[in-house]
Amino acid sequence: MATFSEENYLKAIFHLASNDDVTVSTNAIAQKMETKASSATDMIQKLFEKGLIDYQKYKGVKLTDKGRLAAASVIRKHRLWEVFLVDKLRFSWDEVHEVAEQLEHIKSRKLTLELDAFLGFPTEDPHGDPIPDTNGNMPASLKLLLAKVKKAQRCICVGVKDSTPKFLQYLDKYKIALGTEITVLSKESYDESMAVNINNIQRTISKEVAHNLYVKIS
Amino acid sequence: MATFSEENYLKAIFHLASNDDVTVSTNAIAQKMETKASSATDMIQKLFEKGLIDYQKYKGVKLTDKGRLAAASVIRKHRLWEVFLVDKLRFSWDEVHEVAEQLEHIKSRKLTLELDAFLGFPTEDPHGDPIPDTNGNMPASLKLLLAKVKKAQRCICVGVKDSTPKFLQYLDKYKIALGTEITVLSKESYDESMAVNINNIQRTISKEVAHNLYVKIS
DNA sequence: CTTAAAATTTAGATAAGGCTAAAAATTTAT
DNA sequence: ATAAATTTTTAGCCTTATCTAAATTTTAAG
Repeated sequence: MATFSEENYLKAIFHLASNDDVTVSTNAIAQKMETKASSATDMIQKLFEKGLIDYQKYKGVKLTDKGRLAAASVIRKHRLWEVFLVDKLRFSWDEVHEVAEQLEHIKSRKLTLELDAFLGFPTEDPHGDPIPDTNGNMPASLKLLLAKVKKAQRCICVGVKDSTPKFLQYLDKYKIALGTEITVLSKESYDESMAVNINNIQRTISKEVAHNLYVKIS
Repeated sequence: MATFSEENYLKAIFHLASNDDVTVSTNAIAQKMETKASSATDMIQKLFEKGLIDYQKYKGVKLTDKGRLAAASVIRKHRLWEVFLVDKLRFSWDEVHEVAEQLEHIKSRKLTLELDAFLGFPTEDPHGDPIPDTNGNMPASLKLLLAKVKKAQRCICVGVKDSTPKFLQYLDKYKIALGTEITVLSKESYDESMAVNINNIQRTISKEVAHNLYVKIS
């Protein structure tokens, strides 16, 4: 059984490698974990001894199949709990992450299974991120950044890239939520801003916002 | 913020003192925590420094108001999660404890509040034990041991004293569950066994079982 | 191709929680 | 009342996850 800390490192490595076969550097891990490189090295050696990562001194790190499954399991639990908090309790977008960070470490095969069924086998969390299945497979995500959407296309807001409370509060303020329909009216090449229609109101979206909002073409 | 370990010790002390003003010995705490007296002493000193217990060397321990509230909060969360597991997910009596031991340590005021509301503000957990309110007050329990029930009285099964899987499985086997109605037909003074009626079937209940089953007179 | 900078690892410390063994205080029993 | 037994505490050590500082390896620049 992995400790909380081991699970958090595995999750960090999984996210940094973004599914791929890339090797992840000690520094990148340390930064993600908000700790020092020496601490990361210590944990890397521990995860290596447990067979959860491949590792060669100075050469970076890659998840093994076992490690990838462990990481996906934690992410699965995190995202299922987020769905629970939003769908069943009255949590909003910007409130779920912190609690899910705690709930993701609960160890009970039955709990995860039953929770999944109770929620109706969801495939995405409230931020539009896919929920890995029991075998650690991630459904492919269809979402893209609003900034990539072409003129005259309609799309639906499905998630955020920046999930800081500050950005989520901005979205709340302008009534942009999961499921909100956005139509791109025009794009301004000078500052990369875009004119959009949201709930029949025309608005200008800055480059910063357009690069942090995920949508699905509808 | 208390650590998991601190919370577990507070809970142990709360249960050993059973609400009362009794002082609890180091040995009793160590035994409940399945650890050594020396470890208990270490933790006692830590809890004392945090103002959670009153303590004098060699003289035992008593919860302060602050400590009692902290302990009740953990017990509240434990029992709310047990209700969740049984009412909303498909957990049975003997499966909830282990998972609730983990869930009780999740720190989020909002989560506890919303969970309570989602469950319809329950006052008892699936074993018939009362759920402390937000202020740490325990509703008085009306339950008593089946062994105390008089001849010809009818009662309803509301909980167990012995919550080991072994006993809970015995109950499942004989179709005794929360809410099952039991009528005492006669009591045998020789071996303290009792004849009872359960679901229109007459059965003999041993002293051991009668002393481990809680009921409410109906 | 050598050296300076950057990245990574090692060494040694700390704090939390636990253990064993030994010392000290309190109880119990004679 | 005092010796024996029990309880509790102290002292010293271990593990996990962190840190700082120093050493080492890799990378990049000239």
